[in-house]
Amino acid sequence: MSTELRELLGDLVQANGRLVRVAARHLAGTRAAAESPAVWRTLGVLASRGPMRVSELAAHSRVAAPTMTKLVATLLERGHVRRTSDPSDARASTISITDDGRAAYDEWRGAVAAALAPYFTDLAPADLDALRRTVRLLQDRIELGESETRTEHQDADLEVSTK
Amino acid sequence: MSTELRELLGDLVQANGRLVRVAARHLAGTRAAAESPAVWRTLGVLASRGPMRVSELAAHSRVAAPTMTKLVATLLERGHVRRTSDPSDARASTISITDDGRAAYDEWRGAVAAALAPYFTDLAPADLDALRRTVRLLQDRIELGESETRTEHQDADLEVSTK
DNA sequence: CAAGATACTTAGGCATGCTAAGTATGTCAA
DNA sequence: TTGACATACTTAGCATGCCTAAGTATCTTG
Repeated sequence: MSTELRELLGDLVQANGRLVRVAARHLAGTRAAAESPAVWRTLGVLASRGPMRVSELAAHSRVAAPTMTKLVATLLERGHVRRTSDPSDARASTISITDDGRAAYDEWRGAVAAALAPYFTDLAPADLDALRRTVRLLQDRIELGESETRTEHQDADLEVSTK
Repeated sequence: MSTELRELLGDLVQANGRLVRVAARHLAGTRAAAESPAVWRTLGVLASRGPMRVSELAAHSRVAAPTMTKLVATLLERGHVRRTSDPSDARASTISITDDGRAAYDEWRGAVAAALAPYFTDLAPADLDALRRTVRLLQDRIELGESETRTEHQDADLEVSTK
């Protein structure tokens, strides 16, 4: 493991922290700020990976299960997600994003982009390339693999048409 | 403003959120987790920019002044920073990082790097380049300029379609 | 020297996260 | 069949992190 990579990762996390704070402060007062980061992270998972159970959602979103329970409750209140009981397991339920949730998520992304864009004007093509490549890299590496969703013993989760 | 840049910024913030969560969960239980992100962000500012007042620290760290007051109180308790009264202004005081604080900060960075490193093995040289370039880019763009310690930033047009 | 500006702190409130400890429900083996 | 254990999720309770509003000192100035 190169020393440089370690340095970079430390710097990356530090820079990320600031970036998030910058966005948060710019968003203050806008509708996008009404909900909070955890909410958007959760909606993002649902938007990109489709409906899933609370436990899976927690794993993908990298929070503890009880935390996700609360987030889901909030999202339900706002009408951003829908909960469907699972016919095959009365303990569980499937959470899916609603059109409203998707719209709110898109709006948030737009607001964040608008807030940060002024800081990234005049990007050299090479910088833009690097940014693009890094974003994809992060997405690839941090994404939760299919196998590690949980104790994976779900037999072929074939589209049960719950929606 | 290219549409692609906006997309990228949205994705970047989203990816960052997950990255931070991944690191947080890996760090759970370690000494590095004893303190929290805001604390490290603050120490990072002090480590890289030197001693400064509470208000400047708040501006650099992108939080409201009262928030920084609390953070400083925490850091003082832990012995990570030192507070010196300003002879020229009895209202203000200067905060500086202690050796202890610097050591703790370095340790945290090491812990974060160690936690995330496994996700970034086998990086293609081009990916490493992109990562390096992006980290520097973020640092440059988000860094608070000497002039703008105070709150005055171009608010751009925004227009977030808040309807 | 009184009025207003500043630097910071105190108060109060909400959101995120966690662990521990439930409550149902499901599974399996005797 | 049934009792023990595993699971899926929820409830409770606690510790930050952050914010706005409202102080409290302490400058600065007309």
